[in-house]
Amino acid sequence: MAKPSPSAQRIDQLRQRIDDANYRYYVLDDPSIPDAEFDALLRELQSLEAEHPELVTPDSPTQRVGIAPTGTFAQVRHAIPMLSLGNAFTDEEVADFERRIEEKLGRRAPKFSVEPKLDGLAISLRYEDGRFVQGATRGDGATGEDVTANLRTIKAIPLQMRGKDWPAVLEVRGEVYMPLAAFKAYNERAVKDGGKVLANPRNGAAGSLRQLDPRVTAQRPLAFYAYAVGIVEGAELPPTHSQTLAKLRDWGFPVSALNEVVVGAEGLLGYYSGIGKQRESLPFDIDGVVYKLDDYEGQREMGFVSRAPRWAIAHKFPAQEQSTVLEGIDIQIGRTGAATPVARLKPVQVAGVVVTNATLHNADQIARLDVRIGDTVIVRRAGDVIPEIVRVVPEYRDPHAPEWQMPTQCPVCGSDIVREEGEAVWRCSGELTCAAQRKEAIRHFASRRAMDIEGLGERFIEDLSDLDYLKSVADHYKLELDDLLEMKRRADERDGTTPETVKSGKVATKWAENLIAAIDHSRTTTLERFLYALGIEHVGESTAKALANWFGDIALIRRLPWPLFKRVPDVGGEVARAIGHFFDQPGNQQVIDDLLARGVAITDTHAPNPKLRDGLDFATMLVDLEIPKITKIRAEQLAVSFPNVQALLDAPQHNFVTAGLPNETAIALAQWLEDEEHARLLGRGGESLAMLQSLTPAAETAASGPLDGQTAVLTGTLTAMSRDEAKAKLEALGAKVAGSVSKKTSFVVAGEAAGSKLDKATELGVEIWDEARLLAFLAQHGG
DNA sequence: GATCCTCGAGTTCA
DNA sequence: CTCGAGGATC
Repeated sequence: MAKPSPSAQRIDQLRQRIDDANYRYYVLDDPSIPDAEFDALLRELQSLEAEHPELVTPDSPTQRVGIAPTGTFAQVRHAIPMLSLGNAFTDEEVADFERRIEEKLGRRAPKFSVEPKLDGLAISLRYEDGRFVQGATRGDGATGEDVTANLRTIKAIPLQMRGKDWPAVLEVRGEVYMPLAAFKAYNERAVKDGGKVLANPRNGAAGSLRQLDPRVTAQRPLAFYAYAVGIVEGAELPPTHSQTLAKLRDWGFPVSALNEVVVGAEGLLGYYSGIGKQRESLPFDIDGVVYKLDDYEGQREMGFVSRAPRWAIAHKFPAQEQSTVLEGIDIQIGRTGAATPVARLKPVQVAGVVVTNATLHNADQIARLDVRIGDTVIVRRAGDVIPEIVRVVPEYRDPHAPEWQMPTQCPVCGSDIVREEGEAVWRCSGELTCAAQRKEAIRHFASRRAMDIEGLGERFIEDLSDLDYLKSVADHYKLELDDLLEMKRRADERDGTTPETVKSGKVATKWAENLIAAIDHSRTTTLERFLYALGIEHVGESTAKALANWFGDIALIRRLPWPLFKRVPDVGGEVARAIGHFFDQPGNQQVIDDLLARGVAITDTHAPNPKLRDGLDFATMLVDLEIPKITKIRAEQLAVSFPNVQALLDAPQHNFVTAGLPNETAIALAQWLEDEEHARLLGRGGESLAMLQSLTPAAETAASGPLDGQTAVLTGTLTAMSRDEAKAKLEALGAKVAGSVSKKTSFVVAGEAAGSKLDKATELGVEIWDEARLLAFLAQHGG
């Protein structure tokens, strides 16, 4: 045998140095040389091997990427099946797991080897004489696919084991995953190059391994952690799992640095919460942690149930994002007729609950996401509460799936679904002829913050409305016990259900008595609730409250011409017109008459706030009327010559010019006045104006509280009182309680589990009160 | 006309 | 909680 040539020596040396560098980088996580130097070594090796093809060996670092793409993947039987693990989601389930082991083994506080559960792909690697010979996916656990060529491209997987004391045959198992940074970088590049974007790191890893061409896999930034062994021949392993992992590490396999050995159930739960806290900052996705009884003797004794070991369990985090299938899109019709598309999903666990529906907000949102029925979608619970669709997974799209279209007819009443120019929402045009809108109106009327009819839930509303007992919201107050019982009988008959009266033998009337009592109780109410309950467009709680405070009397409000609503702060043209429009409809006036006639009593009627007079004169009213071309200046000019409604109506057009108006303005005004509607509106405006101006200015209620002029925001859960109570108490002290934090916010009261609003407050440097401080403040000021 | 703030409306599940 | 849009303000 000839002495090795200088080239052969250099080749050996290069391979050694490259392998060492890889080991330091992937296993010890302690890079020894800069990337550039590493690349230089690899290039030198490549060129030497090109000069001496006879010296190329299969385990050379240059041979990670094979050449020939294979047609399909061969099947590989796992001699020892790759098991699945049982799952635990709660502390109790973990405690049960630990207790079963204690009981069966008759030992207290056993030791566990614990590790993060990576969200990747389980694989098996076979080494013969220290050389990587075959790799396979887990498949169904018994049989997987031979993906050796692809696995060879993953630099964290050694082609040659290190050291010397390895078994003749060793099967190493672990997880192939895609680090988050690599995933992000890959996708950014893919977007730029117009390439295929990966849905998430897990899919990225799985998809990459199933590439037929290893050159493609080599471009994907995959990594690997070992966590178990399969077949071992020709050597003994240490007696515990943790020692085996240490051994694997010596042999050149990456093992997670987060692995630990803990004792007893307490140790397990402590590890779980510790990893949970780090989860966000880890460089890879994990979906939980895995607990394994550390000693092999104990493992053997525990054995298996069906296909899962009884000595190991996966403790899963509640998943925050999940993929599922969009089975359909339903249309829901709201109180205002808004047609909201709702996603019907294949049920899936997200953050601890099973989600089956998710709002899609509106048609624009669907177009933006480009979701189609049958798509695989990623679902998340926004703010950990409300499920939403984050995006679709384009890979799983049926290429023939049509784009989704908003239906043109209401699914409930068949009326056209239309969209106002420039608006995002589509609405059913059926108004109160639409059963869905009627029901929603009733539901709103009866709701807690409106008339607060306790016990009038979805079910009753449905039946009462369908069977025509409630044609308008005023009909609540003519319902009698017999009506309810009759309604129930007809509903049972219709549904074919056996009435409880038959089963029990006596007439069940308690529920009906309760409901009648609740309706009766709701008769006594406040103006603010009453206005809110009417369901006027754009009038929510706070506008209803403002209207009640400023005008004080439903008798006044219901006949006020719309421009006067603009006197109320935060009410502009749009809202004022909506209020006026509501009261202009005879049907609505009839409902109010009925309500009052049937005993609804508003207890806090009072005189209008004299401040309404401030700055209110005939000229400002003319401006508020929004007459074309009538600006503040023109209105003031007009008011000089025509100080009241009658004078204006009697005046011939040319008099407007004499009054100082430009010709065109005068024509516009005259044309406006010709419309009878306008003239009537002006007339009513004059009356109301006179009425308001005759108000006796009340002594300035020098209101005060210690929180005058301050704006508070409540967030999180308070323990001593409800949010509503806290709001009422703060308002009683003069504060305004708003819903969102801005730089105008004076202070934020943060209860338990405060979320984004607290973050925002911190960001803006807004003062933050905890509950104790709130309570102390309230106590001090007699709250 | 742009910008900031607030309100209204719609929503899920146990 | 989030989105869209109305109102106020400069």
